[in-house]
Amino acid sequence: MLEKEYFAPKIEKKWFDIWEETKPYKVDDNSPKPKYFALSMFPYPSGKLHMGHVRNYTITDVVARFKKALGYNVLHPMGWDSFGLPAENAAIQKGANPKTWTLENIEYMTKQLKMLGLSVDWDREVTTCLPDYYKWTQWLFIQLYKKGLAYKKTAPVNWCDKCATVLANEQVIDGKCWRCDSEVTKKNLSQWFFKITQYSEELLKDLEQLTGWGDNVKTMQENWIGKSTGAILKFKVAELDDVEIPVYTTRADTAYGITYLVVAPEYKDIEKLTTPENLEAVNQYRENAKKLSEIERLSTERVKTGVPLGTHIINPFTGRKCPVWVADYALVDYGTGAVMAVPYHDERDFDFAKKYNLPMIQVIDGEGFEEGKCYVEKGHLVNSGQFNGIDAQSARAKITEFAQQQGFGEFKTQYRLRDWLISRQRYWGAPIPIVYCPHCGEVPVKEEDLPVMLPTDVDFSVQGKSPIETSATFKEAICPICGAKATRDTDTMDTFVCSSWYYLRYADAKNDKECFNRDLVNKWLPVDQYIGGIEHAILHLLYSRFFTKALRDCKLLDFDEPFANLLTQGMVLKDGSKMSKSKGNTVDPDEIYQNYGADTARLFILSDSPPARDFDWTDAGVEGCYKFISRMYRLYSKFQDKIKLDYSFDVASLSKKDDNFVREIHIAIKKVTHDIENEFQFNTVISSYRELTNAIYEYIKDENLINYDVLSFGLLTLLKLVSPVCVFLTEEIYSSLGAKTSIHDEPWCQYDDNLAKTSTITLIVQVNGKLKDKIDAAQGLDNASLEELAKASSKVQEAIKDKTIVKTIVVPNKLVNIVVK
RNA sequence: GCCGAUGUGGCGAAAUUGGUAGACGCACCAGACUCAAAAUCUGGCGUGGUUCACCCCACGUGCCGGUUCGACUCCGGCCAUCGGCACCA
Repeated sequence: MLEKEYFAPKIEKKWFDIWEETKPYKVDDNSPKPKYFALSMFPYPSGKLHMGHVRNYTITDVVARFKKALGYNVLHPMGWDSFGLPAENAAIQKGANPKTWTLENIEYMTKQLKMLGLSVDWDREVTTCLPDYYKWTQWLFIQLYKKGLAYKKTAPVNWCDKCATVLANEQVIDGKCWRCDSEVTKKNLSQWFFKITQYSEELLKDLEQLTGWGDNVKTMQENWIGKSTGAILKFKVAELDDVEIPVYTTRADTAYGITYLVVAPEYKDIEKLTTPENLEAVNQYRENAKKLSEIERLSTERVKTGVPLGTHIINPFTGRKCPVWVADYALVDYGTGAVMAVPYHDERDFDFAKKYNLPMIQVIDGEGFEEGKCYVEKGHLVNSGQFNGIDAQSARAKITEFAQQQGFGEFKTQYRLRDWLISRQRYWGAPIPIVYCPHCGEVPVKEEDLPVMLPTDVDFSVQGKSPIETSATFKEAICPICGAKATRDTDTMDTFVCSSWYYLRYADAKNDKECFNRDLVNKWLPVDQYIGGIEHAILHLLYSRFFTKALRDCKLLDFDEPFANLLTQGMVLKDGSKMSKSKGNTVDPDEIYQNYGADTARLFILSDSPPARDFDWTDAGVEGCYKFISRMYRLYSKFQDKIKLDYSFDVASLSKKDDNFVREIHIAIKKVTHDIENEFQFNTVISSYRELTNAIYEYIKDENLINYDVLSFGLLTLLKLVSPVCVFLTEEIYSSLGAKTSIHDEPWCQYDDNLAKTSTITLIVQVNGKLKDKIDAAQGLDNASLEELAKASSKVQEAIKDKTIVKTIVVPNKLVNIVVK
């Protein structure tokens, strides 16, 4: 029996318990239905859900339920991105054990997620910090190692002092640490990298295939990969026979205008290139450069500085002798670390040359050129020997070809993307499964010996080194090759390694023999719909794409891209500004559950904005949604004895009123179905819920005129349409009406396009494109009749009197426009 | 500087293909019910003009221009906001 008024927490608790018991969302791998993989970006177990989680998982859940009702075999899993620094910081600050802290958070948040009513198959839960998962993270590391895609090298790497660890390039935002926002410095360290740059071109090119991704994300990845095409030009050093300086340039057309060369302070041959009389100044300059933070060094505002090395190169095009300088505006890790300088046609070189009084040669002339000013616009070549007069754009290839023939140049494609640094000097991560043997060097752990377990005898309070190093036994190892005493690597992997493959594990989450079964992964993947925040546009999404391609090349799976469709949801705001703990304007999901119920939260968070846009959470909005839910509930409560689950009626013999009502029901089904399928426009879906509810209230106004079969059709249709959003409410109502099955197992409503159309149309009548009248007319009238109808309108006659009709435009079933002069 | 997204009432927004701009809601206003309030129900709600009122007229989708019988929608040029990249040679 339905009560008179709706009381959410009691009803939701009831169904929570039932679903806990019956596990209605368990997925069958062998179902003959077509598969659909709906995936949310898995959460970090920080302690409590926030509204961003609620929005993310509600969207995915509605998609999953909708697809299930359409007849798909839906995989909708959930897991925990549970390695990472916060657990370790909690250990340091509160003396907690990172594992206990993390698992307690997971337990609490799991309950919160279940209370939200998600249709998740919890038997496939993955938790990245548990050995049954990180064993396979380590195994995958070894596969990449064997493929040559994991390697160790010494390089200047990004270092965050506060987090006491190195960072990947992607984790440095404007020179600051992505996690703690403190300034990043460079350190020369030996670290593990994944060779993501081997896939630069494929990662860029395959963005085209990703038609289900937004342009914003694709552009961000494109910018990050940063492809540019140009040339390598090699310069002989006048004073030295054994050194040559290659430079990378996109402006080979300006080669005749080179007046000096710049190398980065970390340039490999810089010592050879420095003459004794310049040594002291150069060394001092290099020392200073080292001390600068990344932010200072990369600032474009900064005045450029440099010192000459004393040596010179010969420009092979002109024979001109040009000095070599060291300057920190040259970057050691892009191109060759050396730059050719053409002050007349490059603003940076121009500033530098002016400051140090270096010569300039004009080699491009064009519209707007001014003597003594840097010129970077289009033009043709001058002072360039045989190339004079050629358009600068086409001269790039011609000059490079010439250099190639002469043996001092070649075409070169350059990417901004760097290899992914994955070592972390932290405890709470998957240990890198490598040992160092005095005889055999670096050797991967034998696969049958995995996982390399995290030690528990560690001291988290140590400074200046990883807590793992304080373990008494962790470092001790035996060489897998020769059996000698060896040392274990004490670094752990970046948490982004764990999250780069978790979606694959969902296909076969409990497999303890393999990382995942190849057939199962090929069956379920790629993910049909991936949903999460824009903050992962580069980091996680690029790494996952790389992993998929790398694992494909390791013959572990047979597809190229992991996520066919991507929806990046907007932020959740509170009264117009970003929710944050520091502002104290957060909304606690638990409180909403208790006061209004999860259905209200789900309904509201989908209602006001389309998913990709920011959503403004307001107390009045929640209140409004609760009222709407109560309004629906009252309808069913009022008619619960009259609703027929097996209603039937003949469309042909309905009264006009019933006929109109039936049409509105079909329109609602059509609109809801269409709006979910089209970009998941849940805000308009919910508008349709309200319109249908309003239509039902209108229909029941005169109780003597109710056809209860037709009313049942309306109420049961509304119930099913709302069921993906308000999962508890609809289940409660459906079961109270005597249904033996779950509303969530019922198929989606079907609409009849003919019944969704009106028998009459509203003819729009315009004069010179301006609305003059609206006339009710029959469907399907011919153009002449429509024109006649329009001209009969008194409003039209008023508007066209004393004027000449130039022509008349008729759009069948829609509009007549009379053009007059 | 380069690239991408967005711009519609007081607010969130809607508008398959160019064809009634503002659906649906929030807020607000009025009425019904009530001793009263809450809840609920009914109606109104872009701007300006005109009118006792109904009607009616003009204007209105960031700005300027174009195409068209007709433009929120298409084209060209700007402006603003948000986001990404950037001494990347």
